[in-house]
Amino acid sequence: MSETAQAKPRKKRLSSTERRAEFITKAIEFFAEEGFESSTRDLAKHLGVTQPLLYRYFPSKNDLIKEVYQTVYLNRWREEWDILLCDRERPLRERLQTFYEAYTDAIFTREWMRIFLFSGLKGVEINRWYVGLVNERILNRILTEYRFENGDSSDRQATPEELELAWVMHGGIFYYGIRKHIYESPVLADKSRMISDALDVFLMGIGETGSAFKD
Amino acid sequence: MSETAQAKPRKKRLSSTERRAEFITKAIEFFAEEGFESSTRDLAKHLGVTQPLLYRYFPSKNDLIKEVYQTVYLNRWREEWDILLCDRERPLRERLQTFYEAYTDAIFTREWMRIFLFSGLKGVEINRWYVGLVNERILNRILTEYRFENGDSSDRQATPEELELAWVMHGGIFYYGIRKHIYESPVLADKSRMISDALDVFLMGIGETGSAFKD
DNA sequence: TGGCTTATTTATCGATTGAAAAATAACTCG
DNA sequence: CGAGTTATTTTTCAATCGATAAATAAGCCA
Repeated sequence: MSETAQAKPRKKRLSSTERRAEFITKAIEFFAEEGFESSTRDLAKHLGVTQPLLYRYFPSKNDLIKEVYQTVYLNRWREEWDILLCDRERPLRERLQTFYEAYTDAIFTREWMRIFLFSGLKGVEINRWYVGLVNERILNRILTEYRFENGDSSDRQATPEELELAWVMHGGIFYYGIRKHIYESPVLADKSRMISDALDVFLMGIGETGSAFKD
Repeated sequence: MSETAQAKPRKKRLSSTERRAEFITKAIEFFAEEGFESSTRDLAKHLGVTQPLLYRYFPSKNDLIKEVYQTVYLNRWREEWDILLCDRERPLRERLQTFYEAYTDAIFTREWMRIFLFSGLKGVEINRWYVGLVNERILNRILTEYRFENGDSSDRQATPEELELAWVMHGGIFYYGIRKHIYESPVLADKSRMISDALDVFLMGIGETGSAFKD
């Protein structure tokens, strides 16, 4: 107080590439919390720089948002999962457990969940891209593998009813992430246990009831 | 074109109460599409009136939004559902089918779904209110009724694991609404069939596997 | 050290925001 | 018809928005 305190914090100059990367990383945090409609000034405050500096690195707010999307969504999918899900050396039940634990580790983060729903409500094409990914790379594979493991060697496509039922299982697991990161509601701490029970019920359920596959 | 067309549309004067009700109804449509960050001018345009007129009926934009919340969320829950779920004259499976068809009829609308997620992301208290409602009035009841119907007459509470499994079932059904109205992705047209299969799998699954209730 | 580059800030613009005040016009009732 | 009430519009304001231009200062290399 009595000292002539230098109020101004020292200004570090970062290299162009460092700064850019830092902006995107922190913009993800910021937009995940405040939504994409928040101002570039508040974003700059969160970054500890002035607002016009953003425009040295991104031509417009929308371009920055696009980079945020890309960084958040890109490369979340591990190519090993493609192999894992189709690896008939291992029992399907075990494959699914391993997959869903890894998959939910990847997407059950506050940033991913919130940005996914923010962008979904804004009508970005991410909706259909995600649905397509889940359909092709997860659910249809699960149904194919299930038929194979249970002796149905026909190459038939999954029926819409079967696919829907797989969606209910997948959605139930996904909804755990929504409850935790969007609703911020307490959930069962043991995520692996939740997945295990969900898979048990799904596999037992479609095995024991004819309903799911009736006409 | 050649006629001296009266560009100005006639201005009807509505009574105070009529106008207010109309504003809220159309504000629900508008905010459900555009989000709550959209301007009051655009809202007024959608209403066919001038922007300052809004401020005769609502002291601020936030007050209007609150009324939108109330109108959308209030009285969606039918008291008859409380009775239905606990009606031990009917088999549980049948009760659940009837309930979920009616419940999803009530909330699987574009307005409800989108406003629910918009407000949820904004950190309104609706999150916890909804989770509490589902916990108390739906899931815990289902688990109690299930135990009763299967001869477990103890008055014990549901374990966290059991509750979580019920959440997965409920979330799976709820996710159908998200896919349809948020992702705008094609879903199985037969909603009753989706519910039926989801319930079959859930009830068969927890009946046939010990996993859900192990430990 | 001195000159050059460039990251960063200061200052500012026009458009849009929520909101208030004043002016107008439609309706009611005598 | 005519005065009073009130729903609605016109006008306007201060704050904030995304974005640009000019000024400044930190770092680099001779």
